[in-house]
Amino acid sequence: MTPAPPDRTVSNTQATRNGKITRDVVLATALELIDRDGIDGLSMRRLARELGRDPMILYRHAPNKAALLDGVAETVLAQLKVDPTDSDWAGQLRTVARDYRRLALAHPGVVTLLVTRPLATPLALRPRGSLRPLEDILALLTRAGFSGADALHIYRALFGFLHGHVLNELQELVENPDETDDLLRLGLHRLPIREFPLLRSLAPVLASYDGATELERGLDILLTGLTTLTPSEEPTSDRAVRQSIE
Amino acid sequence: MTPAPPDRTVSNTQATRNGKITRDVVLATALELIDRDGIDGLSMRRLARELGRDPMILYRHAPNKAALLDGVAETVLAQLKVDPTDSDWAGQLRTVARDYRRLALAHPGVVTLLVTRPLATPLALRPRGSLRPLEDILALLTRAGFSGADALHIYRALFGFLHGHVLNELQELVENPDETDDLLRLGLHRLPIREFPLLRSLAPVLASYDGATELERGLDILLTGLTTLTPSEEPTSDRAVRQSIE
DNA sequence: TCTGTAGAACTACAGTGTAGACCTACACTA
DNA sequence: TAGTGTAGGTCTACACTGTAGTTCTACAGA
Repeated sequence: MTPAPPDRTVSNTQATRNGKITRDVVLATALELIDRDGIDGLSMRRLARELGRDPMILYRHAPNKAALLDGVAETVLAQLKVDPTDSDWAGQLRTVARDYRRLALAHPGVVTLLVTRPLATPLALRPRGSLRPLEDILALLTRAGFSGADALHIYRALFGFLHGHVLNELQELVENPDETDDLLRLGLHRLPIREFPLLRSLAPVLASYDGATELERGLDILLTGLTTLTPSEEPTSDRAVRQSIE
Repeated sequence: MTPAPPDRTVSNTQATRNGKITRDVVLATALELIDRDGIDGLSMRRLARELGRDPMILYRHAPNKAALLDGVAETVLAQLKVDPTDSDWAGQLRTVARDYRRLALAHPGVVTLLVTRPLATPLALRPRGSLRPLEDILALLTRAGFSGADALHIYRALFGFLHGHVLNELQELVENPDETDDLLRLGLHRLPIREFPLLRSLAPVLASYDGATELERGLDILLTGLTTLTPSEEPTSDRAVRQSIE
């Protein structure tokens, strides 16, 4: 917006970055931009303007825009730390889930990327940082005594659930926060009563959505379900497995 | 591609539509285009070319491109029929889930829209057809004896799971189907062994992914979890639950 | 001094969504 | 019968997009 000052000294304004433009800087700035204006707010030209550089430098750090978006998703997902040595695998999965939710809420604009980009990229071609959590969770579950197949299955179940959950939670946006009446606040009064009686009647329930406990309830179902329906867990070999790997 | 023949008689070629351009025709053609070329293959100009008309007619049936995409998502989602009178609520949810999966696989390009568009549109402003399944499922569960809050909770859990599942399943694309070796076929050999030993070792498991049974297993977990953790269910419908889970 | 190279910038092109004016044919009213 | 509104369709134009191709610049090593 503001024209870049023709100052040759070091300045830390956003418009004019002084140092070299590295891949990390590009991705971090892209993330900032997405957080501020949403994914549609990110164009190569806008990102370049934010960096105070010509748009074409970006192609020195990513072959195209899609790859750049993958990079952004990767930097976010790479913040998801998994401890494969945790002996309480279910507890560890819980913390991972909470972390994932936290990340999603911190970067709502990136969630679209997180759930969408993998559809366009086969697993093996995905950025390494995006595969790290997968490998680590496999390690965690293998040490806990699960077979590889079961570990993979649990991973899929967990992240399927997580994707579903954050998508659910992020669409619980209140349209008109000032209004006191739940029906009006959610704009549900626009729906014809005869066609949507139940939905309209649930205005107060919709208004009191609580993502955190919703997540926990879902995890309760998932984890108990997994332990009862996945028989191959061997509690006794827990220690032996850990020793043999370490 | 082929120039439109200056024929004034009725012709049913795709390039030159004869009749009036209705909203339904627009959305149906958009869906065809997405199915053929993916979402990125759909632009207002391409869609108009497909219809043999000027791009600007489209704005007579949708205020902008986003609304048009919402319309496409709506036409797909509206195919999801729910029978609220079914006394076996869990069984009905199962069929809905299977139908949803079938739709997603039939229109993979639309899945992005299905999971993504709601993030940009508050519930009350969504196209009516998209809200129909929600209302009907609420009706189904209310008749089964659930409170409104629990019904909503179950709906959320189900569709959260479904979104997660189809996203999972659609990314299980085989990169190089000709190759006989699973490792090569999935391209996993590109991953460094030291960093991703477990993931690489799971090539055969990854290759034998079966979405249908994965869905059923997930539904097993979800439905049993819901019935045991949601206390307000009436004991009479207990039998139905047990049956549907078998 | 010459040359190679890495970083950055400029130009250009085909394509995008869409505002605004216009044109045409028909329905209906005066 | 003339007049008017209106729905369907078109044309032009604008600001913007991603990116291929080329060129400029500064510095490292020979």
